[in-house]
Amino acid sequence: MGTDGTSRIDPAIGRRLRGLREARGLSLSELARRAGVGKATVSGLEHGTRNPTLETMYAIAAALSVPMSALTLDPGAPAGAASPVRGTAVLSTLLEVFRDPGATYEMFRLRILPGVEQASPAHPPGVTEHLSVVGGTIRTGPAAAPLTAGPGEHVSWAADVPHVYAALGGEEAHAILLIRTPHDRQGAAGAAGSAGEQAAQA
Amino acid sequence: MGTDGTSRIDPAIGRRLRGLREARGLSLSELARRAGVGKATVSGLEHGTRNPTLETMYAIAAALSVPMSALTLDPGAPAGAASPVRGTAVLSTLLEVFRDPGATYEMFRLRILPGVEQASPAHPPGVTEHLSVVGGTIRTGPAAAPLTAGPGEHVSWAADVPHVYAALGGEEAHAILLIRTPHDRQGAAGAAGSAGEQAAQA
DNA sequence: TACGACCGTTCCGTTTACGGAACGATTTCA
DNA sequence: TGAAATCGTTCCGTAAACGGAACGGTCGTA
Repeated sequence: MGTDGTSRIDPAIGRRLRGLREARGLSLSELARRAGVGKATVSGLEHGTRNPTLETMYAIAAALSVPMSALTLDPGAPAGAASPVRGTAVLSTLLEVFRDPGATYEMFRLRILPGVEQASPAHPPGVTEHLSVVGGTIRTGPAAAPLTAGPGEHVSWAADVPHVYAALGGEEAHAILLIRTPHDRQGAAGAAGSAGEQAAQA
Repeated sequence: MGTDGTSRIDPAIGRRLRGLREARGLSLSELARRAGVGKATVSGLEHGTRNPTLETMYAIAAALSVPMSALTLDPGAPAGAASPVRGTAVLSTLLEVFRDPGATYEMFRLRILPGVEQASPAHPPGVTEHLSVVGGTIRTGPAAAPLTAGPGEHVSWAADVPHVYAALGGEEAHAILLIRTPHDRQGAAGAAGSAGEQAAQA
């Protein structure tokens, strides 16, 4: 964008928009009218030749009665397509980071794919993990002594040893994970998963 | 801003962005640097005086390691349930309590029964709630301006005003709720962080 | 075959989001 | 105590997203 001059927005957004529009039997003109935006805007967007503002996206998403994330293709929407198997068993999304004088908390949403065991190396001493199962069955905890938990159950452990995550029963499992990192040392800030979404750490 | 000259982007986006940035201990300059955008852009965005492009939003969300929906927080869809009924709609289970020099964290599992609206009074200033939906559809947040979120979505708000929880769509909903109560370091209000007990009923 | 209604695309002037630079205010350190 | 670094805000020229208008193409209908 800034320097290269060849910025082009993800063409998948345009394809998805066109799909949603046609699924509703709307013409481009009609969608533009309902959304209160110009036809040129919708056309350019569907062709991926525009970099829309948030306001434009809101207007169009509202006219289509979909959440904006249906257009932006955030992670999270299975929506078929795209092979879900990516070589890592745990797809995590960072929800929040809380930084306090005493500790940093990171709150993740985990999607654990079945049939694979995801190992995680030891964190620094003092780090604890707190996992609450919300769907499926998860075997997790220290690699030496993992525990099995089902929906509604909660597992905590000291994460200064290698630990594992695995979904049992052939089903994908879901969980909320809270990682607490005390600040007794010079804390590395939110260095976790700087690559963006769907980092497979934890 | 098509016809009316008074379009202004939702200021909640700016507040949320600032919150996420500060939670990571990042300066505005540092975030701008990491995201590859101008400081003026981040500043204007946090103040709600700009209508960012999708590209800008992607860059900033990536720099914060959050999905874009963590910043955009779709304004909710129409309410599903008819007229809500009051009652003890929320069954909460306390999973963990973390006490730190800076704040106390309480992690709950919520089961929200359908068709009723559970109101919660204001917590002391500084308390924030962070709710991650794991099943069903939940309408929650400040009573004055609640949001609707579905599975995988995440909502945060300042809990120093009355707030509500309701399950939409006639289904029971599930969520993980994290309540953060900062410890009073200024001594302004004498009641140092002992808000734990009343928070226990969300 | 002419005609009006609508389609999606392209052109164009206006508006505005963009990054860089300059600014004053703090903080850090010699 | 001054110089340097960094903070967040503001100013400004440029690039581009915007809506409206004009365009050619396609479809019913007279």
